Amino acid sequence: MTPAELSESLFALIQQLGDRRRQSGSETVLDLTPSDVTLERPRNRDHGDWSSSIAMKIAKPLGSTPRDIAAQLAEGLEALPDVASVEVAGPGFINIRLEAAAAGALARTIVEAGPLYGTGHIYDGIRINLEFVSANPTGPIHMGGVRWAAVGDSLARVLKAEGADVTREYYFNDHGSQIDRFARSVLAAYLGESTPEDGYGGAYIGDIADQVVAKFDGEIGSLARDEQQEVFRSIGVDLMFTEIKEKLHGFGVDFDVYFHEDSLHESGAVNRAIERLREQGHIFESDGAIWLRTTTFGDDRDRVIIRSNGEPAYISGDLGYYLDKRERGFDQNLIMLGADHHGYVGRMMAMVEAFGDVPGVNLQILIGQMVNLLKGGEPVRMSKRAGTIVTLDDLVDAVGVDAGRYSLVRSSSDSQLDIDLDLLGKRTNENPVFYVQYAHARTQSVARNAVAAGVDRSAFAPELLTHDSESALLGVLQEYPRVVAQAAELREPHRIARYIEEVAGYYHRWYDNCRVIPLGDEPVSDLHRTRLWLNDATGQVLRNGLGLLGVSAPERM
RNA sequence: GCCCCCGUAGCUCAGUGGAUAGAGCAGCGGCCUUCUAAUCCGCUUGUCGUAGGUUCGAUUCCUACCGGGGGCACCA
Repeated sequence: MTPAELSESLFALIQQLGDRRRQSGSETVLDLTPSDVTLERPRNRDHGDWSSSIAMKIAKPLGSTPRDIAAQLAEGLEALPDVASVEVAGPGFINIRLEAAAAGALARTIVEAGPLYGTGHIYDGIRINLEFVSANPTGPIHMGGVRWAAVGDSLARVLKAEGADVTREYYFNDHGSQIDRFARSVLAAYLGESTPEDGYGGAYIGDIADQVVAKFDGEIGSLARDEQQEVFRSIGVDLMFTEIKEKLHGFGVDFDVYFHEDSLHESGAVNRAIERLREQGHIFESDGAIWLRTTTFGDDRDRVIIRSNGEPAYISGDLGYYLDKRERGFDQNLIMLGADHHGYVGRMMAMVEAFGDVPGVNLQILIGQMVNLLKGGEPVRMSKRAGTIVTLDDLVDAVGVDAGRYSLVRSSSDSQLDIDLDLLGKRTNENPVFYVQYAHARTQSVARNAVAAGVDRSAFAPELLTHDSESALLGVLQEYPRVVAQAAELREPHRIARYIEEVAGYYHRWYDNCRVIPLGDEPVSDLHRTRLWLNDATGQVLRNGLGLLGVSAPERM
């Protein structure tokens, strides 16, 4: 019996209570849907396999006390075939214990579902565009961007697991004055001049200059200065694109679409967007500039979209870009941004509304807090211009892809993340990823040894899984689909990480208590065979969970 | 001044209305001739920032304040 079936039964019982009350002449309004009748897995195992607090919520409309309602519902639940016992506790909690066979059946269900266990249908048929990282092509990917790479990719996997048709998208800001600064910086390095005042000063700038010279088909020295700068711009930006893509690929993150801001300006998409908004009456001119009246939609000020010198302001790219995504037919557009960009949210949502769409539905902006770098406990300020940056490579070199991704995706994006550079290299076994991976490797090791010892899955007798550590393990395995669904709806992949850590803990404890392989001369029994199912089911859940995080599930460690 | 995030054990953090608030790390003490000791078991620590409010019930929701971080351009 699944929790869904159990809560349906509970809902039906509640309806009966209401009906009985109405028949006896009382005015009873029970505004309840099946989804209101939730079951929780109690923290305290003594409280049973499942628990419901519904009696406290419906006591008032039913004109009775919570404990009385709970007692009536308990009686009905007890009559269900898979329910072993029901008790009423505290102010009116209903604690339900299932028959071992009913709970244990899950092991087989998981093994047979395989990689599909935990997937759902929340976003079946929904097209979602997920834009993340989108770091400017003026330098290597640094730690700020890497967090979104890990979290964004994992979120994409989670949304897919719930049926969404997900497009991972990277927006390259290859237009505007920052690119000019980048080009002038590389040119200066080539000419042996000092870094321009507003330019980028990192050591990588010199490397790029060398690479551009090697790549350019011709003699750069013979060109005029503005022609040289153009060469360094176009080839230099291309080099950065290539490097960024390669590094992300090495981190297990690949995008379906790399979108170039430049293309919006070239294709006229920006102008089309402005025209559209002008027709809607949201455009005005002032001080020689062209503005979008975002205050109509709650922004704190109106925004310049074409500057008085004729250059498009940054937001004009966003207008064209949003319109483009819209025309590509996405039902939901998600953008992940760092906290230093949270000021965009108001104007972006205003823009969405100006186009006639619904903010928060057609466009959702996920703000993640910054990564703090520490060195020996002291904060290190990252700056591309000063050249003090810590890159994706530095992280991977220090701890590897798995531990790196895991440590970034493990905490909520709402929290700032501290990464101590000195600790990265040394205390890697502090990373819980190894705890989880070890648990998975252990399931595989047990499965291998089981074959050698003559234990196979030829029998499945779930009623034999009666040990406390077995019902606890089964209880947590059962939660996996709900965890995935919640991670998808809340856009919080860290929940997957926390969950598989919990699974690993229950597994290790079970391993310590319950043997899959007979000890000594003991004959192979159905209990051993059934435990092998549970072992394999746990391995499957750990594998599925790690897969959603983009972390490998090793066969042995 | 306005906006966003955070404040929970010594440290790093989980916990979007439920029962006695949890985990890892750190500390102390136990288990390896038997499926992997990167495991497991035991001990120890809390004004859930403060004050009100809503609720049968608040770490969770609302308000104010305090503390930390980030943001408030015709820059991107």
